[in-house]
Amino acid sequence: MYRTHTCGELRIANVGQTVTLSGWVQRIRKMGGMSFIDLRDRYGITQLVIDESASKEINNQAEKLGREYVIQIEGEVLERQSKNNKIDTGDIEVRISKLNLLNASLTPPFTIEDVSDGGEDLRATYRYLDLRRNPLKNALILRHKMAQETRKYLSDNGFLEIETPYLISSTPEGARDFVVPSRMNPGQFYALPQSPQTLKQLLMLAGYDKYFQIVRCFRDEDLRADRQPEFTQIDCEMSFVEREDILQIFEGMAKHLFKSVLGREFNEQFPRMSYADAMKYYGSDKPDIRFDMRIQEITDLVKGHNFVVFDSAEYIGGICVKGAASYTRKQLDELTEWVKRPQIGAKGLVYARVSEEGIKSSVDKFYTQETLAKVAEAFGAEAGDLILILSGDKKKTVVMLGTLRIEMGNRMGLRDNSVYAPLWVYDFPLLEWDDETQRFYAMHHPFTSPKPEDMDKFFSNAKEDLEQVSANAYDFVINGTEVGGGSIRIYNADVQARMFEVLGMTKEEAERQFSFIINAFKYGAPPHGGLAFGFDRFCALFGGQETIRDFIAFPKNNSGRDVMLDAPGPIAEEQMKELAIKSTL
RNA sequence: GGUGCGGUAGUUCAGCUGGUUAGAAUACCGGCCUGUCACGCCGGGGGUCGCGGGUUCGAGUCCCGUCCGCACCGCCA
Repeated sequence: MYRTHTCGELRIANVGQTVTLSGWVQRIRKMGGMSFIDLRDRYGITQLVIDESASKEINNQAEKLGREYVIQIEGEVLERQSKNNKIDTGDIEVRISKLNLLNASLTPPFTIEDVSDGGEDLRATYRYLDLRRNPLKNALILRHKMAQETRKYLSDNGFLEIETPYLISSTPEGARDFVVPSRMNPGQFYALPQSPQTLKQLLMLAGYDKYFQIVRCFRDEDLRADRQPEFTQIDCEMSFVEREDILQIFEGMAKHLFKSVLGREFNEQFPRMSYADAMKYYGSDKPDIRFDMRIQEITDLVKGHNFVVFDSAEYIGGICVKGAASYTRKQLDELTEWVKRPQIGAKGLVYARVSEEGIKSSVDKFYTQETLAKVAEAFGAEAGDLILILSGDKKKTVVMLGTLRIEMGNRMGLRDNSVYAPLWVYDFPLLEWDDETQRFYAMHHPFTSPKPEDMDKFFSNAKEDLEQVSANAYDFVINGTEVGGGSIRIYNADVQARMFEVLGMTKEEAERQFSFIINAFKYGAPPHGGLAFGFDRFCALFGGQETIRDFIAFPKNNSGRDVMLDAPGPIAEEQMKELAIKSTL
């Protein structure tokens, strides 16, 4: 038997017992006549002691130990002379009577401590060592709890967990597909699912009216801190439901997770906001509503006062930063440079400091105190506030203001990771026009239903009508992060065919790529809808982190590489031949 | 595809306007230490300054190219 207890288990009540422990050597402290060894496993750290009573053999063996050696020991549990209240096992220690070296270890390339000295790249290369550290261990434990509680809630609510295939067919809409060559069908390829979207809809058609799956999805697009090429979704779908039914059941799921995993209660209904309001007031379709600082349009107030920048602008708007009037000229200049970076793309920044004495702005020569006072009033600004104004093309400027708002929220310390502000956003446009390709794209995906009241417009051929069609879609947002999204689906074959037509597909193209679902809809498809949560993001958010990497055991780096496996890599000429792929070497 | 920041000891970093033998901390190795728990004290080893080219009497430092990492924009229905 390798162990009678784990390294996180022993307490004062165990004093006097003889126990066997196995684990990794975290650290050795030699004090001359005696030594302490911190023995670590997944459950914690137990201090081992070697004192004057130890045999020569044990002393000799202990002499050879190093960091990360794997050992098994037997010994008596003792009450410590000097206790350590920082760890759960801090009241006791184990005096070694037998020591068995199970395996030696090289010196690790970085320290395996809560705060490691290793950089990201190095730790990624030795991911199996990094995973020994508490922060990563706790992240994976959190993820496990999230998955368990998700299954519990959905299962208790009548959902069936059903698996769908990973080897499916490629479709041109949406993200780039990862493809897998088929040996038995030379020259042909499977695609890995970007999501099990159509498959879960077919499960609805088959009568499995409440489905879920915690499922891997694949998208061959560039990575971000919160985007991996393979990621996990809590994928859900229900039949005979309207939007409200879905919001209710999944708001319930989010509340269950908040409570069971974080111990937080949300008694009120989550706030809801239309896409139009989200863009207007927050410059984003995923507003962070932990803080207010809403965008205010002031076009009518300031246009026509001979300030050419504003007079030539379609839109003028800004945000009011509470208590930031103390910003120095230097800070404002720096902020101006910040908004002018290509990532934001603003031409400049107008500011106004509000004080008891009046308003001091960067455009004082164009505006009277009276006008400026009206502007301040529009923002609800008080003495001590700072107003930041951008102008230009309406659509772009609002988004820039949204980015500036988030930045100011960060700078003013308003984005506290221990605060959670959930939000539903709905009534998205169904379609987006792309000038470059001169066609519409589905904003969500091509299976999203138009809102019933917009069905006439959807069948209209006028571009203006189509632009105005609302989607019966909704996103779930927490703290400015899109955590989930879904929609009521199209379940009528004619409407689905019309969607493919609007997206510029010929009947033949639609038939070739989507015949399975168009045909299926002819066999009694129930009304249905659903949503999917980004599981990795959900976990990261609960763990108070921006990056999802730490919540995935073996993630990819910024370039989509697994630096531990050194994947992707070339394959052997033999394999290429089998797959009928011509070598590029 | 683009923008920004970075690449110097095992590791994390410092290294100014170019100038002797490239430093610190930590890790590692050796010695001392009987209550440590970030133990302490003494000593030691450890460098292709990412790579290639250029400017110069002289390059870690300046210039060009390139590779790699991180963040972001594009992209992600």
